[in-house]
Amino acid sequence: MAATIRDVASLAGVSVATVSRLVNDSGKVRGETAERVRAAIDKLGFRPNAVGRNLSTSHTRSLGVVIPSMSNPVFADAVAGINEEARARGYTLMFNVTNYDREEELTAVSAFLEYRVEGLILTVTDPDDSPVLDMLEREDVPYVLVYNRPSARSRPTATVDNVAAGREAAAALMSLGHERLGMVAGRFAASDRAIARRDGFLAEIAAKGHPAPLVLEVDFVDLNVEEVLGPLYAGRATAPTALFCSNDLLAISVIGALGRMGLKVPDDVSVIGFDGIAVGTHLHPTLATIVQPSRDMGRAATAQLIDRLSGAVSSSTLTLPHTFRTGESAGPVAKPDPADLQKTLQSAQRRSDT
Amino acid sequence: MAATIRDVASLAGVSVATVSRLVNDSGKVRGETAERVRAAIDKLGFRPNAVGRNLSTSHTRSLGVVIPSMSNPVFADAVAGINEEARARGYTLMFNVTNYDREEELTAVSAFLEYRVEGLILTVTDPDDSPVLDMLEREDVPYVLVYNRPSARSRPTATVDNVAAGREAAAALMSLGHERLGMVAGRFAASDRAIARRDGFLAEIAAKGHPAPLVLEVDFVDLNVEEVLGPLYAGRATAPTALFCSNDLLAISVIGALGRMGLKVPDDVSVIGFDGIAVGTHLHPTLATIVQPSRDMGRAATAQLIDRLSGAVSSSTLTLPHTFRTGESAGPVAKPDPADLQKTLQSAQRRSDT
DNA sequence: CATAAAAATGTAACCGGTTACATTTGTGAA
DNA sequence: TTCACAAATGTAACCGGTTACATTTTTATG
Repeated sequence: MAATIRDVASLAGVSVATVSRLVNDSGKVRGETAERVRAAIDKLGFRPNAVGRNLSTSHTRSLGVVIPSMSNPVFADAVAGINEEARARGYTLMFNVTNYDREEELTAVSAFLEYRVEGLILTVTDPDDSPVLDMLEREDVPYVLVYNRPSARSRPTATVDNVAAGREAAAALMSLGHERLGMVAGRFAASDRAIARRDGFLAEIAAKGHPAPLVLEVDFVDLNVEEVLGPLYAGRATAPTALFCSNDLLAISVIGALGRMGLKVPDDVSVIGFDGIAVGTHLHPTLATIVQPSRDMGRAATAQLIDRLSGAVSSSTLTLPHTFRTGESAGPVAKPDPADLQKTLQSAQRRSDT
Repeated sequence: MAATIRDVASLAGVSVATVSRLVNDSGKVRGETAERVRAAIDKLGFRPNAVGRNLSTSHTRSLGVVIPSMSNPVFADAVAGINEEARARGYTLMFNVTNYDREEELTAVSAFLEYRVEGLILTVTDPDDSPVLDMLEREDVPYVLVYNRPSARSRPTATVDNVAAGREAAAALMSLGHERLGMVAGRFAASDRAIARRDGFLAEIAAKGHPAPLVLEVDFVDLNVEEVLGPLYAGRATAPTALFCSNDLLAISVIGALGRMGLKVPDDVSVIGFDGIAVGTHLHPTLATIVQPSRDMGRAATAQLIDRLSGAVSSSTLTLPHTFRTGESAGPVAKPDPADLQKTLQSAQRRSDT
């Protein structure tokens, strides 16, 4: 069907070796010959078959990318970075999203290994107990994690320091005068990040001697934020004046839910998120958040992986810098007139009755 | 290095053909022999090399996915759908994002063709004038577009009817009593979708005999929404009471910008978006929008492509149903007291001076 | 001009599977 | 037991490149 290197060779009246040398411009082809070969290539529309090449050279210049979800923009951003770096280095990406399902992780990676990807970039469900990572280590396939940071053993990864970032979130809120804090997180079981962020958040609050915050877990799929927040803010003057959310998407939902409950952000409650997704800066109020450099994390992970493939021994744990981005959603604490708050809530109550 | 089929064969004391037959369970292996071979496979950790298989069978069971951006969740959603369908059918995906750059489209697709993907799923910059699609047709490589719908020639695609959807957006706003409408779009040059939506929007308004709406183009990268909207709403009582945005991300920015200008959505201005991205339902106000079934579009495109690969002749243009999702961002028009509006704006003005 | 060295080119094996066809083994009937 | 036929298994060519090594051509030098 498609022209092969042998077709080109015979049309140009040269050997396959010559064609191959020209195509891979490993020099060593005389100008006149090169011309003839190029003409043949054009005429036949020859496109070298990477499958043949890969088999012959036993390397594929391809990487596997495995991420748990596409619905959170952080993963999309990381993939954008991975894509950039891979393109710049001449690597092609194979891709799979696993829906936080270990079984899917396993089948996806198995398929990639059959295709002989040279390495993998992945975010897994639980990096401390991951069949798929065990498999990669057993078979000695290079990989780099993104977002994950195993707490037990050391595994190559590009992340931010989630614990420190959690502390900063707490510090930022406390420096605005908040003392009754809360944290809203997705299911901890699904996210080592959320756990680390919580740990930092709690540690910083404890260090300042403030009361331990409420930690709420919400179901990320159903996103039942109002159900969880409703009871909490129903008339209780002891409810948190500031909430730290384990990611931006959740923070956005929380702000929305608070608004629908008749509470104003940041006047009644301050909210800060985590991730730094782009949409946060366009909202009203703009979202205060801990920004992690997702794109750079993708790039860095990919760069590290490719370096390792070419024999470099790079330090395996990259910690990229996070930053705190101020936003309108986090403001100074107001000593609220309790009656006032009560009133707001009642009117909100009425509204939701209809 | 890694065990090959010949290693397995010699360890099990059989021929490579037998191993191959077992691995591809094409029957015809006696129970006892099968046992021996399986033992050898386990012992050696044999993982069949897809590169060898692909070369031999000259098909790869892989598809290429090419999308312009990862920053818009619609593409992420479509990719999720593509991923699901491909996985279900046993296909592996190669992946590239092109940043709306034709050059990158071309290099990405060329690479995929060298890897001998069996077909491609793509969203291109301009489907009516696309070197990359021309190339695919010239080389007779099956593909399906997502989101794009060429207006000139017919090309296989899975989309919604953007013109009809644009009409519906106009109808929805007019049925709320709005007469002075506006549209905010990204650069039309980069999006055949935006053009179609605008055309429908204008057509419906003209049909109702209302004045032609203002159409504003904003730069999607810089997202200079406030610069564009500021002058428009600066004291002019003739400014639109309702805005249709060519996509949800833009609508969110517009709502944010209006809020920062001191205008209330939907009390002062109604806003409706396009896409139906998930975050829209969590905002406050929730985003009214035309929902397109992105995930299903991805699935449908992939299903169609794979069907075509196995010889089916499916109709090439799929139009999936869109729906209008009501939201708090679009409300009935208020006959505003002009003085009142004026006042709001002045205070907003003051605020932005500081 | 002869010749050695360098440069260009060609030959053929190899990468790891699949599979048509050939051969061996197993089964059942006479 | 023997034979015909079916089932299982083996042999080897092939897919499309790359590349070590062999051979031929060109270039430089005395």
